Amino acid sequence: MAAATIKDVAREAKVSVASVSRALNGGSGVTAATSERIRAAADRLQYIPHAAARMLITRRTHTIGALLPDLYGEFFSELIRGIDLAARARGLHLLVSSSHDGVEEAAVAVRSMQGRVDGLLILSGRVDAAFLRANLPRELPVVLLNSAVKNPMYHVLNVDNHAGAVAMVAHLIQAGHARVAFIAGPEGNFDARQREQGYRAAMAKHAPKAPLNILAGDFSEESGYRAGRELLAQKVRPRAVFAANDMMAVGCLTALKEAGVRVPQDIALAGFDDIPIARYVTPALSTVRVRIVDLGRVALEHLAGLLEGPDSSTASAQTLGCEIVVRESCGASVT
Amino acid sequence: MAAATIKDVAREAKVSVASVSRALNGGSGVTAATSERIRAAADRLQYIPHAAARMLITRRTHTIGALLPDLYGEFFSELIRGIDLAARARGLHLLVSSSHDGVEEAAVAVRSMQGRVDGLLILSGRVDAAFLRANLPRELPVVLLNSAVKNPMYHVLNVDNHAGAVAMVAHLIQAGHARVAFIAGPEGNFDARQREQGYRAAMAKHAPKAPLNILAGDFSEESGYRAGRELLAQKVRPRAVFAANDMMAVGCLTALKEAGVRVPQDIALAGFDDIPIARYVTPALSTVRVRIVDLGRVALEHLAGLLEGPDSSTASAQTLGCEIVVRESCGASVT
DNA sequence: GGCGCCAACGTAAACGTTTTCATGGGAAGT
DNA sequence: ACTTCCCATGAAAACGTTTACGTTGGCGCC
Repeated sequence: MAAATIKDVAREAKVSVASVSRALNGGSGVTAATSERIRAAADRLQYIPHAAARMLITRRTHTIGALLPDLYGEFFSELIRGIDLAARARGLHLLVSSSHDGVEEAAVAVRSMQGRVDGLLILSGRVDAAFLRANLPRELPVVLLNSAVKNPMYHVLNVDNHAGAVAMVAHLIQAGHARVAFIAGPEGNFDARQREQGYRAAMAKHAPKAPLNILAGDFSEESGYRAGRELLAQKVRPRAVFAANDMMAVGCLTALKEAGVRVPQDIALAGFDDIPIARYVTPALSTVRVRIVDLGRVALEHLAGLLEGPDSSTASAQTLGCEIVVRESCGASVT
Repeated sequence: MAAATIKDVAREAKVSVASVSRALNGGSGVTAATSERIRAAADRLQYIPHAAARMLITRRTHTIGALLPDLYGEFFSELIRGIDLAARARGLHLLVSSSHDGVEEAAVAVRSMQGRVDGLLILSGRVDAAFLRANLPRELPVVLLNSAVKNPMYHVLNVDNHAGAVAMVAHLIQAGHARVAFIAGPEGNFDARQREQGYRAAMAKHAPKAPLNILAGDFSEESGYRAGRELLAQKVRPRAVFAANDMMAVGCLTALKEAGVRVPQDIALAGFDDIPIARYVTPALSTVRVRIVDLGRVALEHLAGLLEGPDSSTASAQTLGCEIVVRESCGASVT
């Protein structure tokens, strides 16, 4: 016994298939009485409309695709959680394609999603306007996350890295550590660049006389460790270190500890991201938190808005705030 | 200019739609020359077959669904990564529905996936055979992960919690700590129960004279802390503690440290899962690692096997090994 | 009472594929 | 040279919906 089709329901309820469709979808154009009869019949047969048939005629899949790079634990799961919850609330399905690092990989992924999704959520450092033009039909709604794309044709949702970095650096300075050093992220990375600019801006504003002190890093723990060693070798050591992400802060912390430098008494330390580990290192790491669940949720809601009325007036760029979380490593909380 | 259809390609290549279909799919039943001409035409028009139309006639979606509970960071991302990579390797898409905790929620999720997927991957403590019978068509291939379902009708893939626990307890005992205590997981949890049984088995085998010492816990850090305090209050303290997961081990570690008990010199400690934090606490936590990426990969491959030949002889139950990773907290490695 | 209108309902086309079946033509076998 | 067979190809049905359009009947209005 194969799955029941709309014809079976029609026969069972003694109406035409058109009426069944109307009763189950719009509800208009059909008497309350017959509608009830149809519903009953559908229940009895455990009728579930064939998704593909509906997609074919409707040209709506009720599915959105998420294209994600190779992401680390917490961030990935929180992001998906946010997207998924918001999608479910809207009756949308979620087609995931993760762990893309190469551009070419991403290209085949989006192409293979063609026709299976109504819209796309893309988080990827490598994707730019040219890529989108080349690989996507112009009419497919897309929302870019954490993207450097400036073109107002494309909708982007960014974390306010700049403001977060400014807030943290300002906090460090106000805690009395004017000489703040910065451990930068990887060259091409958009987040990393914004955080660095935030550092520069905050220094210029709150400690204009203090020297800028920027060390190279690539977001890895090891690069943080190296930066820590470098920094210890400097003639005049900084009073505080702000790392562009938590992993580097952890690496740097290791270097400082090894050298017998006390954190935060000798050098204060702060990171960015608030990964779970931040809470567990000693001393607990001060950092900047971005509510990743919200990032996913807002992104999906933005996209859903585009689906309903592409011509609508939804702003093409949006920014998501972040908050600094003060723990022990920055030497401000008196515990 | 709407997307090109198979008819457009047919016209462009001056053949019938049937030939286009044959050339692009099987390749058989069509001359190499015409096939080439068709391919060229398809390329020129940037033809991408309409997925829904194909699903409708083929009754294959080339998509598998993943139903997941509210999972914590690392585990979730690794699992998805494994599933996703294996799926992509097979040309399958991945429809994700996560963060389900209630049974009812899960039920509507699987129902809404009806017809959109060729098979289902389910990880959930709450799902049992009755649920599956009630909510899924009998012919839909399903693979259960970490499930207590024993019914050979359903395919399940479990982590070998038992063996992992046995190995770790044996290791602790052989390191000279015969009196090993165990912090248990939540009551109904399948993994937790298996780990406890592993503890019991290993104790019975390697330290039959030592007393069993089992403390309550619920996988949370706080419950680990409470268990640690409890354990310190015991008249004769254990020489080692094996927690059913890492979070509890971390909580317990905090309790021990607070009491001035040295780890591992006074009491050795071990956990289960190898979450990232395990590496970063002091002393670094010995634990049992399960290769979660493999879990996802193997599960998907199993499911893919079912799709190809449901009648095939693939075993209905499978088990994935795990390995103990020795760090400082168990006092065995001489660093 | 006839006329027109509207609501409820049915009929059939359309969506874009795959696949079965029919048809043709050319090569091979006698 | 005629038959036989096979292989490439085309025509058309089928998949399960939605929806534009037609048809019916009842009701109000003149």
